[in-house]
Amino acid sequence: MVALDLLGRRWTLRVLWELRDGPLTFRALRDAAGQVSPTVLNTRLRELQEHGIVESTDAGYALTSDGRGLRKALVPLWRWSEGWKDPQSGG
Amino acid sequence: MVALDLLGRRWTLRVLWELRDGPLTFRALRDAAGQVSPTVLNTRLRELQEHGIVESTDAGYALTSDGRGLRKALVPLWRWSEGWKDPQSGG
DNA sequence: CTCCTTTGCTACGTTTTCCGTAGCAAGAAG
DNA sequence: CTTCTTGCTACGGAAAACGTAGCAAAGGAG
Repeated sequence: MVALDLLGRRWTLRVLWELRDGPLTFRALRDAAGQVSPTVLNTRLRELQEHGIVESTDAGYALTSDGRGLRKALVPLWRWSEGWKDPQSGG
Repeated sequence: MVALDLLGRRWTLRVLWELRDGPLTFRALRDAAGQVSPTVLNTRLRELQEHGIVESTDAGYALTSDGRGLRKALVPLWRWSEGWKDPQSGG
């Protein structure tokens, strides 16, 4: 379950989420994620690159083919997240 | 994406993974996850309970019906993890 | 009752990770 | 040269996680 360890780091899931529709630049990614510091974003991006999930392209950071496989595996999770009613969110 | 924030905490994904086949006691969960300290495990378990994803039963900690929905959404991710060849794992 | 074992959970001090702001190098436009 | 954007790193403080030790409760044996 090494992948779980990798994905279970702050912002990793979020970065993948932001990259779901196509490449984003470092700055755009930071802006999209909202709260992440450049230090951590850079660390995550490096990890994800080392693990062959994202790559740096001309258009910014993008998912590799492995990354797109992961993306596909994450779609149900994202759908669940969107439809999920968090009992803690004041509802 | 509050769910992503919740799941993007150390050991959360792993705990869910260990609970996939049925309830586990605190001790069993700790043993299954391997490296998690009781402090963190307890914190995660509390968070997960507050968010209605796991519950404490007679047989130990178990997924709620919401939790089982999440479990279903995580299956593709777990399948991906198992089939994934990590370029960093010395291959 | 005591002794032994398992279980659930908390305390506390040490490391890791994360955050927030500031800063630098490089490229484009004028 | 200046101004603007982009990619990334540095550093100090805060939060999270770790590792080990410890305590209360429950069950079995005598």
